[in-house]
Amino acid sequence: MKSEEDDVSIDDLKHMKRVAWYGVRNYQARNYMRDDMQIGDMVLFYHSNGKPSGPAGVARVVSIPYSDNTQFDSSSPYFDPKSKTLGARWVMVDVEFIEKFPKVILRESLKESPALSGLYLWSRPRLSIMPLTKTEFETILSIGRK
DNA sequence: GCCAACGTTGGC
DNA sequence: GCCAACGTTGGC
Repeated sequence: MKSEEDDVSIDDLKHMKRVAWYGVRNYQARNYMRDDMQIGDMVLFYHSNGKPSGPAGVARVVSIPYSDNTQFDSSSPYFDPKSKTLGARWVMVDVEFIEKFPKVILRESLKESPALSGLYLWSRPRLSIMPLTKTEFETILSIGRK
């Protein structure tokens, strides 16, 4: 799951313990949250627009999907005038902090690993939420914990 | 701050 | 349903 470092960073998550993943306004990213996430699923927390950008730590899904009410708030940057209260268009899940890597993993480090050549990160660069295989997740985790 | 990639919108 | 115009993402 990608978050802009300036918006919610891994340190912010660590401090708050648990955050609602508001603001997803892309259908495919939403579908992954809505249809594929289960409570207890592990998450790589990725800093986008970071210095540098890359996986910064680990979180865990701790809620089922529910309505992201920033879509109904006309003062929010995530307001969506086309969304209706019944059958809300945009949903979110809550995630909790698990760990922070000693250093953000560099994208070039990810590229060096043959096991990570199939990451959606390469083929779908603008997708903010993407699935990982168990192997991919564990490979990245082992790089991050070095 | 630039800009390539790409998702969305809306006229037809 | 096509596709041009437009807006956004996100690495650099």
